[in-house]
Amino acid sequence: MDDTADVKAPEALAGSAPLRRLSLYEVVAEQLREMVLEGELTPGSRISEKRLCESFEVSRTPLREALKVLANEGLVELLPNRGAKVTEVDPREVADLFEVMVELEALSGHLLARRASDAEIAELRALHHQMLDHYRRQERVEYFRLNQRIHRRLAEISGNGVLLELETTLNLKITRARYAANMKLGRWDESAREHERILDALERRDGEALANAMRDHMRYTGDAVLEGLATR
Amino acid sequence: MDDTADVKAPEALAGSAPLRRLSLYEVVAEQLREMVLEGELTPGSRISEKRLCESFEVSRTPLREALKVLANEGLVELLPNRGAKVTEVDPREVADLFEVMVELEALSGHLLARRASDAEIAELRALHHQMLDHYRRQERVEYFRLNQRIHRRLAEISGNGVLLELETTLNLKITRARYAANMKLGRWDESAREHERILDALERRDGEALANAMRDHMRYTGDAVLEGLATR
DNA sequence: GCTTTGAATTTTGAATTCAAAATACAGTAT
DNA sequence: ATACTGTATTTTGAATTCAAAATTCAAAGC
Repeated sequence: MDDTADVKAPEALAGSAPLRRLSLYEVVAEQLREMVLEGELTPGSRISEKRLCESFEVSRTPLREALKVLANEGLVELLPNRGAKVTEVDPREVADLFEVMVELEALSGHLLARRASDAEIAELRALHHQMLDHYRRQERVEYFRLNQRIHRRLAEISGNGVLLELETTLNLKITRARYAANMKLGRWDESAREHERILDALERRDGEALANAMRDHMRYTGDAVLEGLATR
Repeated sequence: MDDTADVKAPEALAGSAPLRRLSLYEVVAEQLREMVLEGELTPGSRISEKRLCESFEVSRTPLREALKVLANEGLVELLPNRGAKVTEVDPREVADLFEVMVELEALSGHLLARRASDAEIAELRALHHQMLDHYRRQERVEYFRLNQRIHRRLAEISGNGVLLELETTLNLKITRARYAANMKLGRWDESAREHERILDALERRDGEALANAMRDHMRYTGDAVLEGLATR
């Protein structure tokens, strides 16, 4: 038996992305991001570089680079000469976040109605049905994951790279706010109905209706999250 | 005479921001940003860490940290194991950029009509007049600077921090596109008229009209930039 | 008892060093 | 002449080291 641990299988040549080996700081950033999102690192808490280095088993250099990335995403704050701290979840900022996201979703809707191909619409419909299956079986985690995937596909199919990137970044903070509000899964039924409305409008290619459906969906989500944050 | 070079004067205590001494990487990032924006570092060109370190007279550590920041802003790309390169100005991406900015401006407009105080509106009107003075005197640089300042104030007064931050970041790329299109100053007269329309709507607190005015202004700017990029 | 002062310690900022990967290049074979 | 291979050089990635700043904490002064 071969003991060289991870020989990379030669990639399938198809449409696979560049697929570069990740730098250490990227791995660390990804882990950190998850820890912050899920509240494993408590909002407001100071981050000790030393402790984190030990737990990740890397030196301070890649950790500090990772922190810079997270800082740009707004998940941590860097205080000169006093290290980093996990950004607090500020309801006021979360409200601002949704105020913006609502409009980005509306833009997505307009673009989607114009640009989505029939095949893409069918794909979304399929994902939607899959999600409904999870809903019926009460499989929360899978439901949530598919939900996220659908939203990501919607943003992708909008065909605007800048929009996709913005929604991705802002969605990080929203996810964090959901965790903080303890409702990472909530609103099953309303959410499912809203998705139905979105799919319908998309299939009719009614830009205005689609924009409104997506706008409302984001608005309701925002209201729920803010409600959750208020009653903590 | 005292030869300790830069003794810091004790700050005015007033509303001055935290006012921390900048880390080296922040200084470097700021310089790099400017160099990229103004095209001093040619789009597409590889960045030699060594050369830049020498010209900035810093070690590689802060330079690499700065590059990570710029990468997150989309001004440079980091290719693992092969350094950084200045991001190309891709007309397609610039178009996407404006498509998003147009909607963000519209949102700003709606918020402004609701939230701007009378004093703030007066302040904007004053800035506008100042700008017109520069216009009449054909003082391009000052005109441009005030133009930027007005837009920033508009975003600030919108009262949505997320929106302000997004507009600031996206504006970096727009500025770069303008330079690339060789029109960092262009469109004096139309622009001045559009600003007039914006101020009018704001003073009437007509949210819809204001949103449209700002939307159109951004749209025209985008068209001009894209036109400039096309005919290079 | 409370605040202040000033070392000792810890933590961060930045330079340096070492290792690994990529690039450039010369020589060889076809 | 061109393509290939192996080696030298350069460049990047990450750890380590050194210096500067902040924090801790105990003792002194009020």
